Amino acid sequence: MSDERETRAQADRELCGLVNGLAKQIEAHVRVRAATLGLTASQGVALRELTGPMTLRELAERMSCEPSNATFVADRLEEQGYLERHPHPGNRRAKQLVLTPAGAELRERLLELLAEDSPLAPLSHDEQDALQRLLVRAVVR
Amino acid sequence: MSDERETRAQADRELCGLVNGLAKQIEAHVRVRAATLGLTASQGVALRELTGPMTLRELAERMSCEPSNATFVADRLEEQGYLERHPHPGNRRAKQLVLTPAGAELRERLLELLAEDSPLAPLSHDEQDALQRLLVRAVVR
DNA sequence: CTCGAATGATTGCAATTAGAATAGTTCTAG
DNA sequence: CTAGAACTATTCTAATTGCAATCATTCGAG
Repeated sequence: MSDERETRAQADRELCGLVNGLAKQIEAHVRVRAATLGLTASQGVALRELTGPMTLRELAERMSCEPSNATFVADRLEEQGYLERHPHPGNRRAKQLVLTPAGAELRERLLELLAEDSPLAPLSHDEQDALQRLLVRAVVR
Repeated sequence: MSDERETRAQADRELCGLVNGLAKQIEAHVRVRAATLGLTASQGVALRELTGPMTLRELAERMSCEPSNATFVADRLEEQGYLERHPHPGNRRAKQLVLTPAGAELRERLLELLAEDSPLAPLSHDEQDALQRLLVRAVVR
């Protein structure tokens, strides 16, 4: 009985390690692809997540990082001419991050690179769907 | 057809975000629990992974970080008296990291804390097993 | 209204992390 | 043997990241 609980706790820890390992693997994958475009890993993630105009806080949430970090990354992308901060319609506190034409084009190229040899490729489509469902259930509270 | 591929690529990106999000969530969970014991998040992860005597490289791999970082974390744990570097029997290059009695006791307390409200708790045991299998298949190359 | 709490972004700072270079050790081809 | 490649740990440095504080704006109770 107590063995059962102990085994369960051990499995939980292993699972944590696996999730962390896969996350690092994905980050490394992004890092090398982004580097070929002159971007850092974080910039790559930001570009990947910028599916459309969004607020800085929204970007931070999608990147799972602090807003201050998103500010830093947005600064860099802005310096490089890939991103602009527009005033947000309807909320003067917020700013709307929007890709420039150059940024949009760069994003397309990055997405093509990221699609090659994805760390998730070893999984079949069905398995990826199953993983997606499990993660959604785990992440959403 | 091309739509199908596009949808697939999009799902892949979403999946990357989910994995990253869950990893950050787990790290945050470790961070708060470790903090109550006077440890940083990395120290917590290190302690969690130190299931027994192991080499520094092995610890780095289990933590999914660079060896230089593992050195840094081991230094801290050693300063605090939780860890010792022993000469590795049979390989003079390597060092065997081994927990002191205080370290072993601290590890037990940490594991108890980590078992409470695990970010993976929303998943049933069966779901956790399924997740484990999927992650193993994805991580192992 | 209006005042205090909450929100969005930014800044400064401290801590963590990765990456390259280095030193010592082990392995292996010849 | 032995010279060179590979491996283990460490150090140093630069870059990334999180956290607390701040400013401007918005929301909400009374």
